[in-house]
Amino acid sequence: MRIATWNVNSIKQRLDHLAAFVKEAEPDVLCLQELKCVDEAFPRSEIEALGYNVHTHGQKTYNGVAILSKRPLEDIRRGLPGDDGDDQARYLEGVISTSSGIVRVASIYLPNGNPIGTPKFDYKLAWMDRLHAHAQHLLKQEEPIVLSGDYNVIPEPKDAADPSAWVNDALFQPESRAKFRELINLGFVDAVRACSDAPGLYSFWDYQMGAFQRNNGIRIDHLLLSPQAQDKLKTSAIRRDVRGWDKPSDHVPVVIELDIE
DNA sequence: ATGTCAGATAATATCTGA
Repeated sequence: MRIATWNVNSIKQRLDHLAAFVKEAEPDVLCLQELKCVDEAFPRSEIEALGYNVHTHGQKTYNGVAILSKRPLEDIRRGLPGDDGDDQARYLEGVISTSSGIVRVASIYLPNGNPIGTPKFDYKLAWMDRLHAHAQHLLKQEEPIVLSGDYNVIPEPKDAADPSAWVNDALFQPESRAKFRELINLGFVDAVRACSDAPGLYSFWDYQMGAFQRNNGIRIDHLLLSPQAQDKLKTSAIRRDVRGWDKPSDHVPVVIELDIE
């Protein structure tokens, strides 16, 4: 089973790229972030025509996440528990059943949190606490779980081409990184890092100042695997080439292969 | 600090968020 995550930065602007990517990569499951549209405006029929079941948790203008799956998605959860007053569409979860078992998949758009020292950063940290609590709950089921998405966290200095440029950014704050580590320490593994310790693996390049041309990137899109999913991990890959397509998202897809039929 | 995008509102620009 192939599972991918991709922050598309507007699904309407990226529909052609999405079609090209799925035809080429043929993911069984594709988690999307930053749809920037409400459920009613999501290009559902176009994506169903590509062979996917479509589940969305959309929002006007901002945020919005989706899970596209060749197989049906069940036990669907929209929104992260822990704050009934949070109306930002940043979390969608479901279960896919196969002949060789199940896998629980989440599509996550973790808050950016900039600028630091404002309520936006507090919201990011509180959201990470809620994700931690929910992940802890999920782990008790002892299932293969893949928490996929744009975490807006640079885990380590080697995950940035120029770490010094990010020291005042919410994505690289000690608090953000510590909470990401605490999530990992529950028992998850970062799928890309399970396959490679190499520096220079990035999933995002800013649109500004020719960041991609200068390879001034960061790695912030992650797939975290529960122990039962780790056991089935075969490969992981970052589709850097997609950033070179015409009118790209600022993020590229990250793809893993699990030994599940 | 920002040379870029995308969406919304108002308007043929300006703002917000990333």
